[in-house]
Formats: sequence, C-alpha cells, structure tokens
Amino acid sequence: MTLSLHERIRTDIESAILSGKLAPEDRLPVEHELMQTYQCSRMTVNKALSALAAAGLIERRKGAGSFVGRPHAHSMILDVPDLPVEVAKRGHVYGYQLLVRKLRAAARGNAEEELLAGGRRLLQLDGLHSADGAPLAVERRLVSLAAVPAIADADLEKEPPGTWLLRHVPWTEAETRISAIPADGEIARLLKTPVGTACLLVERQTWRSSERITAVRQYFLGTAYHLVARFGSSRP
Amino acid sequence: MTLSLHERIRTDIESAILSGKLAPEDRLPVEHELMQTYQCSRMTVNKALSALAAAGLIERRKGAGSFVGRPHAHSMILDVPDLPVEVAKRGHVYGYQLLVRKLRAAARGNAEEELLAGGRRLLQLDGLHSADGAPLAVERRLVSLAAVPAIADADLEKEPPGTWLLRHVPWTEAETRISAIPADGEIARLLKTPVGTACLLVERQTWRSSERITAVRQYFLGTAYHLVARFGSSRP
DNA sequence: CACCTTAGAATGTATAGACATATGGCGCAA
DNA sequence: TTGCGCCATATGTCTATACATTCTAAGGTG
Repeated sequence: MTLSLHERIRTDIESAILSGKLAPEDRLPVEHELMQTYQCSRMTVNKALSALAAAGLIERRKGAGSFVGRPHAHSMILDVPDLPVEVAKRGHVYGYQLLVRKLRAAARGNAEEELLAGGRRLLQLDGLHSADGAPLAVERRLVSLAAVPAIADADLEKEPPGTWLLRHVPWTEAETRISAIPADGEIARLLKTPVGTACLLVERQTWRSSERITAVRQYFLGTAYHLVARFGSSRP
Repeated sequence: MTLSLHERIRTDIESAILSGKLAPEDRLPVEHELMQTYQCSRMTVNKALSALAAAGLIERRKGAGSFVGRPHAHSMILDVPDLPVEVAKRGHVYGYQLLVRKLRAAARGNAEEELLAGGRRLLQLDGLHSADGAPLAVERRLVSLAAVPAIADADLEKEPPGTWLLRHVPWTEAETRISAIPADGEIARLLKTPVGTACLLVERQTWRSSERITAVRQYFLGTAYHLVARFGSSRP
C-alpha cells in the first residue's frame, strides 16, 4: 500500500510525536516549511495537519502555529457491544428471558423517570441474560413511549429489548456509568448467587438529540463478565 | 458561531443520518449534486464528506459513490482521568500512601510479568488512594525498568506512580479491563471494609509501540467510585 | 517604562482545474 | 445466452491562487 503524499506527511509527524521526538507543547514546522520539505502545495500540507488536529494529536492556533497536544487527556474507547453478539463471540450460547413487561406512569417524585417519560407512559422491561444456561446479568429497562411508540407492539420474548432498540431506534448520544455493588435479595435470587456477591453495575441512558429514549440498569455477575476499553489501534 | 460552508454541509448530512432521514446503506448525493445544492466547489463538498468518512458515519467507494455507514458499532469514550485530578474535581481532598516499593525479577512462570519485564527487572509499587482521608482504592503496579529506567530515581512518596508516569512517559496504546470482585483479606484490610465487599477492579496495561511499560490493578471501593463513558458530544 | 498601534506571520476557508483510479453497467461478439 | 471489454461515473489526490481572520512581536509614543 503506497501512501498518498498527505498521508505520508501525516504519519511522519504522527510517529515523531509518538516516539517523543516532538514533545507536547512543541511547535510544529509551519505550513510553508513543510511545503518546502515535501515539495508540495499548501493544501496538501493543510490536509495532513487538519487530520492530525481532528484526531486530537495536535492543536492548531490561527495566527500562531501548530502545536503538539498535551499527553492524551486519556479517553479510551469502550466497546459496548450487543450482549447476544458478545456472548456468542466468547463461545457461549446466549439466552434471554423476559421477566416483567408493564406499561406504567413515571414514579411520582422520581425525577429521572419523569424526565424519561416526558409526561407520557413508560414501558418497563425486566429480563435475564444467560450464557450456556447460567445467569449472566439481570437488567431493568425503561423505555419512553413518547420517544418510541413502536415498542409497544414489538415482540420482546425472544430478543432482548436492547437488541430491538439497537436495530429500530437511532440514537445520537449515550452515557454509561460503571460501578460495583453487592447483589441484593432479588438480584441474588435471579442470578442464583448468594446475597452480597460483587456485581458489575452498568447504567446506560440514551438520547436522540435532547429527547430521552431509554434508561437501563444491568447487574452482571462480577466474576463472569468484564468490560474492555482500549486506546490505540493495533492491539487485538 | 457561524459555521463555515463545509461545516454546514457536514452537519446537514450528519443530522439527516442521525435523524433517520438517511438510512444505513443509503446512497448520498454525489459530489456534483452537492456542488449544485450548495453552489460551491468540489473541494468544499469533498472536505465535508471526507470528514464524515473519517468519523465513520459514511463510507466512500471510489467509482461507486458515498453511502451511509451501518449503525454505529457503538464504541463509547471512556474517560480515565488521573485519580488526584478526578478526586479533586469531585470536591474531595486527595491522598496517596506508598505501601510497598521493591525492585524484583518477574515471577517465574508468570507470563504476564515476564513479558512486562523483558528480561530485566520490575519495580513493584503498591499504594493506597484516599479521598478526604477515607480509603478509595488500593493499587498494585508493576513498571518495566527496561522501558522506564528513570523511575528508579523518582520520588513516589507524595505523588502516585500513575501521575508520575503520565507526566514522564509517553505511551501509544493502552487497554483497560473492568470487572467486579469481592475484596479478599488484604484488600479489605487496606480499604477498611469487610471481606467480600464489592470492589470495582480496573486492570490497565500500557505500551509504547510494542514495548510494555506498566501494568496496574486498582481495586476501588464499589460504592465510592464509578466510571463514566460517553457517546456524543453535547451532554455535560 | 508602560501602553497602543501596526505590520507581518500563520492558519482558515474557498475556488477552478487537472489527472489518477476504482466501479459498474452497457453493448458487442462468440 | 454468456462473457468480455470499454466507457461513463464518482471519488482520490494535487496544484496554484486568493482573501479572511487571528495572533505575535516590533516599534513608536506619551
């Protein structure tokens, strides 16, 4: 694979930064110098530098110059895959059981639920995810009927609501909160584990623009599941 | 803030995709049509479309056209901030206590440690993070002296090794594994909590290119700490 | 010495054109 | 009918130029 010129300029600078030859806050050569170095037009240099800026590796200041960004404020990429897919990838047989399905109003005084409902009703869906027949996670999900009226008619017996939503409802923003808590009585019973067992709690909310779509709490058996986040491209 | 023309084109298409007006696999207008629509040159249209392609929202096929990408494989951004900074941001006083500092060889038979050591010695650093004087997390860190010889002379009494590394050692790749486990005897003692308490376990390894730099295991008091991951830009 | 003005430097945006290269469909020939 | 080759289409890359916007530093003025 022969790199185009702007890609070559981009990777040259990129490796200079990653190897430490260019330190954070260092000033990069200005566009005219790079034009000389690579014997090309300014647009080509500009394309390379713009790409680096978009990737957050450098910072460009109009009138001042281009500078190496400070060591990554390190945000990492957290893959939040669809559970059935994830379980299958780990070589297990996935199962889902719908435990509770009820239409109800938002609990009075519960600000979260009221925001989600937006004055209309909510669909509550409790379910159990399993791998090879063993309980993996319980989830309680609330879906805004205002945002997703179609879900009232969806068949959610065999496919988990997360998967259904993923396929039918586009979203623009999501936030996931990850913590650890001991299993309480009901969670423990459903996961077939002693009360107090360490669980990974994943809470996620999704929005489409500013409209709230769904909120879910998933309790994973701590020893049976983990999340992986990555920074950098190559590692498998 | 007035958007430049290529930004306007970009956001127009972006919102058409996110709102569902353009479905996955749909074909976008070709560049010449967009030139007509926006009365601009091809380079301007190209810049907008290239940005969308770089962001993964669309896919461009030379000779064929541009197409909406399939629904986001949704990866989210996980902020993994420096602990002192994070604790301060939550309004607490951060404290760190170095418990163990020893130079040693990799444990024989422990493949992870041997890879990290690369034939040389390791620096083991155990420490306790606290917020407002209360234990927050214990960590055990191993640093490769082959990769970071300078850390042998660093003063790690007052500042945690993670912070020192962040400031002195550039890295290119990292992987974080998140799970939940019950506190064993030693962890429980250090965190001043009963044995079996649910803990958030964060394991992280970092590399510079293919050279391993450090591996760390952090046990957070489950009820006192959580991680947040986000997709989408606007929410605070 | 402190402050303000100004010229130059550097990036941001946009144009119009040129040639390169991959794709897919259409028409012709076996 | 099938298969091959050609060509229109669409994107990829690059050039040379122009003007706008913003920052920095130099130099002059009070």
